[in-house]
Amino acid sequence: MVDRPSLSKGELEIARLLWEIGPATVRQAFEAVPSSRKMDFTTVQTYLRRLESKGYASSKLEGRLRVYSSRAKARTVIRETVDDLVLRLFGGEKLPLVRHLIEDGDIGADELAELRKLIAKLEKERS
Amino acid sequence: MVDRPSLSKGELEIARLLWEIGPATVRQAFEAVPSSRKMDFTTVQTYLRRLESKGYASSKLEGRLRVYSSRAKARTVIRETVDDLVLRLFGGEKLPLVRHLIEDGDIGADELAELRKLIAKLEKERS
DNA sequence: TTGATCCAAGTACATCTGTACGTTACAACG
DNA sequence: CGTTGTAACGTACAGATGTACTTGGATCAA
Repeated sequence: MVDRPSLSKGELEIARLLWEIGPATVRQAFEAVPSSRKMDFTTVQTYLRRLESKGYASSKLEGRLRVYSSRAKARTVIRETVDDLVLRLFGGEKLPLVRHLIEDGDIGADELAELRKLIAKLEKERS
Repeated sequence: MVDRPSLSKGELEIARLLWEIGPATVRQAFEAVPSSRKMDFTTVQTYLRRLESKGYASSKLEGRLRVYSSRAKARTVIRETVDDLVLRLFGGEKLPLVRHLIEDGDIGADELAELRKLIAKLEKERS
């Protein structure tokens, strides 16, 4: 369990892109940024550099292009990030967050049904 | 809907205390900080000041004590904070976060049961 | 071959964050 | 009244963050 500095909000966005699209050049990452987000090319570049310096990504030159790959598993980073939030916002209790999400988070009917099934499955597995 | 600068992680912790214990002096807030957290008295004071300057709290002097009160509803701040996280970490999809929480978040059996009931209730309400 | 493009890398910089120290001033104690 | 503990308040300050411009080299189209 390497101990890395945690990611800032902006860095998180770019980290997510790397998980989604896999190894990518700055341009590819930049193009994967939702256009609504309007983030400068060089800003993406900076985030990628910072991801690397924090140990969340690695890069290598391929020809004259630098290709960045994620080094940290999405699941791990998500867990760390969510745990931190839960700690600060709910004193460590996860349930209130789940409750918030399904009560105030416009979860649709089909998603609710999906959750119902997921819970049933988990409960079965555990008994 | 006032538009306030968002809260930093540390500020969030203190904002939560204000919701929990209600209006409080710096000392009261300080004493409500979990001892495991080990945060200096004046650090708490700074956070309270910043909460006020960002519009999340108000304060008034009572005698020579300054009493801070939350100005923003917990639910609102939680929604904003969680929405922001969901946006950055899951591209705006809430369900994956819920899934993460119940699959990877050591939710206990009784909590699962509680969720099951909550979902049932919501599904009933909606039909 | 020359100008337009594209990229990596370096640099910039205001603001925010985390964390706290120092100073001043009152209030209660003796 | 002087001493001492507590408060408020101003100030500090390094490092993180968000966001980007600039420079210099490589490449491609004409």
